[in-house]
Amino acid sequence: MLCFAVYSVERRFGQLYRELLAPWKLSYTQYLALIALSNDDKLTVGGLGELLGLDSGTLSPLLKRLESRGLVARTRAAHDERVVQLGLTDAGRDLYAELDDVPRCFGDRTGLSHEEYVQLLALAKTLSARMTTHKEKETD
Amino acid sequence: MLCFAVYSVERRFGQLYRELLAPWKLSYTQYLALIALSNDDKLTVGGLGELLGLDSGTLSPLLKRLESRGLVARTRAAHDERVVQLGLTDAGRDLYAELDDVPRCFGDRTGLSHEEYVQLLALAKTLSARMTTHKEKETD
DNA sequence: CTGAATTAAATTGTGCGCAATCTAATTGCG
DNA sequence: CGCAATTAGATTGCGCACAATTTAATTCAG
Repeated sequence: MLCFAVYSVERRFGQLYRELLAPWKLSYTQYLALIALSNDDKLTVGGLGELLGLDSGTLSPLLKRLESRGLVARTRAAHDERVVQLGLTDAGRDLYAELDDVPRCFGDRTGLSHEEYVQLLALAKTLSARMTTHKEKETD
Repeated sequence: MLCFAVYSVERRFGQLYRELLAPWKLSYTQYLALIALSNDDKLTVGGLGELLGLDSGTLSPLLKRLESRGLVARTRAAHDERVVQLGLTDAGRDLYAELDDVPRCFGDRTGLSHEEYVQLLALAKTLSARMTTHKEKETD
């Protein structure tokens, strides 16, 4: 019941983002990647994956699609040819600048009060942190 | 930020269900379908889709997979050959009976207090109801 | 009754999410 | 140095989510 409610909300969010991002033909995950890259222009595929909790199986094709649209640059790092350095192109930065209304539109459309927003954000962050697979880093 | 938190929680939930349901090789959505069918043995594809908010593009292949495993029966309705009547087979009911621990396991693993649970459920239900596309029924 | 709309499912195509596997570069131990 | 482990990323394969199209059955207007 709880799980279904969360599952439903997540899909509504996804549908709303699909609608909001449709003019730019971006998926929600692509949007997340652009946000991450606009905040840190020195991310690698691995670093981005750690931020978003996604692996190369998801990110590699996604990033290649963004690269093929000229929005993202992928270059092998000189010091370690295994590593792929990511960055926004000028076109990517321009497109990202056009998206600055999206978060506000999203907020408006959810119709959440400030109180509800804060509650939900707190619960969600707590939960996802608590449930994070601890296999990942094991910094013991 | 909120959307990302919800997106992350939903994926954690999905990962937890994948783990819990792995012994039966069921996906979360398949599990939802079994729950729905065990509660109402007279569902059609459309009726199930309305319950879960999914369309035939998702449900048709999913139900065929469950049918091929002998868990679900699909029969064209006599009164209207367009309609597919769904139901659990005996094997489906047996398998469903084995799953009765899953919700409790899930609850335990989220580590939510009763208060948090109630809060989150209320917020999620409110949100998904509020955001439900009103194109669907338009019972005006 | 007949042909146009409507309806229920199925199908097709795209992208995400993830497990498993593969490739190539790097590290590290002898 | 030389070769076995490790590491970063890419690839493959499967299932879900969803838009768009298709198929076939039913309904309805004339």
